[in-house]
Amino acid sequence: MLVKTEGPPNARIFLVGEAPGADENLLGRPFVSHAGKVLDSLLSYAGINRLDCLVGNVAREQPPGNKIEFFFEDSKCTKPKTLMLKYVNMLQQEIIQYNPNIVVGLGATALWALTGMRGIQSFRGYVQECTLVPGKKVLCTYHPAAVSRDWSLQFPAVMDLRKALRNSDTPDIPKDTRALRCNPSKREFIQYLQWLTFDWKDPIALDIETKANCHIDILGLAHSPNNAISFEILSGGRPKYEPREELEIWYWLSRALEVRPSIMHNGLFDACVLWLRNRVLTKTIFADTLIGAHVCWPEHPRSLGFLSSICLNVPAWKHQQTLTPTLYNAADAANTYGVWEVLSEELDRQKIRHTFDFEMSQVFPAGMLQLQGISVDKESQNDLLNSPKQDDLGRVIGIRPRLSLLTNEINRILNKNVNLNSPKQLQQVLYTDLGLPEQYRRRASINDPRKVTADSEALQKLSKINDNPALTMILEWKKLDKLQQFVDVTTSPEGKVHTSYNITGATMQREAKGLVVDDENDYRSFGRWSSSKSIILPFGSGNLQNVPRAARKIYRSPTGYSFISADYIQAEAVVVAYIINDLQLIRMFEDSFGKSRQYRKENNLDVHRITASQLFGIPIDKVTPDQRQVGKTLRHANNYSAGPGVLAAKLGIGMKEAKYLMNLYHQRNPMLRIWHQKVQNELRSTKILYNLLGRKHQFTERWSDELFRSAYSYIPQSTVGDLLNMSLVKIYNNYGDRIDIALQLHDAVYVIVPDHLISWAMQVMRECMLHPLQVNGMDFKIDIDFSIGPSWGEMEEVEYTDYVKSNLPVLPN
DNA sequence: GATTTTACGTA
DNA sequence: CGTACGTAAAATCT
Repeated sequence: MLVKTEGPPNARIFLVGEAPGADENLLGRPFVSHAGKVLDSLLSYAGINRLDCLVGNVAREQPPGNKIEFFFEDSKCTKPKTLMLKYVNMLQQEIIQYNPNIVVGLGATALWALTGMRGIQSFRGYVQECTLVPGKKVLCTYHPAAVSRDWSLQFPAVMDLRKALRNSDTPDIPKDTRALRCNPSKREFIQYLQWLTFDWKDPIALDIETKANCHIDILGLAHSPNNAISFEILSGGRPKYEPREELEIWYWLSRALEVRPSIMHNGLFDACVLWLRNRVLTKTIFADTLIGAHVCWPEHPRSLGFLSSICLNVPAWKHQQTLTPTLYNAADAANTYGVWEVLSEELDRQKIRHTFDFEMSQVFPAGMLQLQGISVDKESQNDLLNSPKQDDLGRVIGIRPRLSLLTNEINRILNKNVNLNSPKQLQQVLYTDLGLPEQYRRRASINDPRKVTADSEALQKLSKINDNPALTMILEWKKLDKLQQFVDVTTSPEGKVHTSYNITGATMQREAKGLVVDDENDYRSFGRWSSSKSIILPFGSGNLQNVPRAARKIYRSPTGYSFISADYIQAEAVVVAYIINDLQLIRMFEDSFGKSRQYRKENNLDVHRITASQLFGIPIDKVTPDQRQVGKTLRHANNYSAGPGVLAAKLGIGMKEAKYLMNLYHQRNPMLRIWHQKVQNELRSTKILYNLLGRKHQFTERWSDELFRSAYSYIPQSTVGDLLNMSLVKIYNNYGDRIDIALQLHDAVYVIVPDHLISWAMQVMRECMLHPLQVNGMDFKIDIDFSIGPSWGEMEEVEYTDYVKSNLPVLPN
């Protein structure tokens, strides 16, 4: 059945979808199916009444199998068939006839029909001119069916519709009033920098483009959202100016950045490059739009293109990058300025500027950590990799010789050469050649399909039911092969490795086609830093927060210096105890605060022993090590609402026993379930939670157990993350000249200090780290433990009180 | 050649 | 039915 456009003929907004589905076909009306319901909900969030709009589709009848490709010659939908051309023509006539103020295209097909463009992700959210009916205003966004499939698209779709509503008052296409000046002469550019330095009083936006090895290619500056200038430093990868001339540019840029606060998008990168390559110090990063977006909308994409599409009324420009790089760069700078103005208001509206200021304070320490790097000891590295020495059991120690020995042995037993890194080949060996029972991966949800796996958990299980020696050898090989990746790392000419600490969490940048692009996928980011490969100094294994213990020995402090680590003790457990008001645990944490490990042990001040004693109803000093282990695993599993299957696997017991233990645990600790219920209630209205330091997170997942589990972990995890970062900033700001911060590991900070400063450093670090937290009307602090060692891998626990005798920090000469 | 899947390291 | 993160290699898609 042909589906006609419907709605008031004098409507200001014309909503255009793709093609009718089954329900539409049946009723002869557009958007009446599930996608129609989603559309209604998106419109209502945007403040639009569907009855005020014209609603229709590009294609007027349902394609077989709902496949839009039906209307095209090719699978990429670039060459329309005659039928499709007829429909596009009909749409054109309708737009002319009804003459709405704005046409809103829903989905890729509508975008193509209205503007001739491809790629809804790149061009959604921008007000542009319709090519189908020249002079007509168009804005495209995601199709409701796409939103329904991927809920994370809801936010941009609603923001786009709001923009469409704002633009529906008049048919005028907003004029782009920006003055984007490209390629000024060197003289003009320097005059501009001087003008910024002496005559301009407001912040300036800055953006750099870089070529190979992060050398600055183009420099963009803006002094308002409407005024930007872009200047080329390199041409075809070669300097355009004599060193003396270039120096003049850097000098005046430094002068400008010394007095003008700067606005940047991911300024940590720009500031690091400016300092490393050109010794230009960005003295005041006044505002960072990446950080602003992370604080305002942590769950959403935050590339500059996306933010501009949400916040501004400018045309899409990201596609200009290759052809007109300076224009692109100037637009980057101007739009950064514009986005910041919107974000700044949003920070106040949401009352979360304190979180923004806190994240901004982390920029310099994080940048310093990236540029400084950490030294690799070649001798330890070589030893670990190649040592021919043997251990007590006569096995070679070196990773490489051990690996090749194992490979030979495994191939001999299996009687074929197997690539053990290939899950496919390994499955073939295990389940076909050896005929072992298939093992399945644990599912995220009971509804997910079962999948065969050959991971280490599967191998472990198989090795218990089958005595083929190859199984344990494969396990050892896999472990060692992984370890090798962390030990066999390339270092910089200075013998260092570097990592990029990302304040805004989940990876923002990834290399593709030699360009740095923003990743528009998963955005969770609970406020903890992530660590990834530094694009500026790409040496080492990248992420330094997941280096295995066994590989840490290669990171050694210079002679006369030591590593000190300070880690929060049982940090998440402490937070949970106070939140759920577990009085017994709270008392235990208070009794053990500031006490030595020995004291804690002698007085049974141990979470897991307490759990076991509650569980088995026995006195705390009668708890056996096995019972303590049960207590530990159970607490862990329950804190994050794991299922009995996991517990059964971890403790090596049956499902029935596991269920019994879990029930018993909850009977003895009813507060946990009550708190979980409370979290669910808080989620119900807005899906917003706050951690103990006032960091806000709005969850986007649909109402499900997965959402709950994610939410239960949010408060303790992000509180501890923020706490550690707060401490790290304090250590950097107050003592950064003497204490070299080396690593950030979520709940621990590692520093390198001269040996004679060890006791002083421990004292001031402790002072920086014991920050009070509040919950349920209680004040509390999370205690810290220290370790010291000559390398990251050889740290020994030490007692604070053994090192620090006085109460006042005294700096030795 | 680009993208997705599988696996695995840390807190 | 722990969550959070990043990277490498294989498998798969186009």
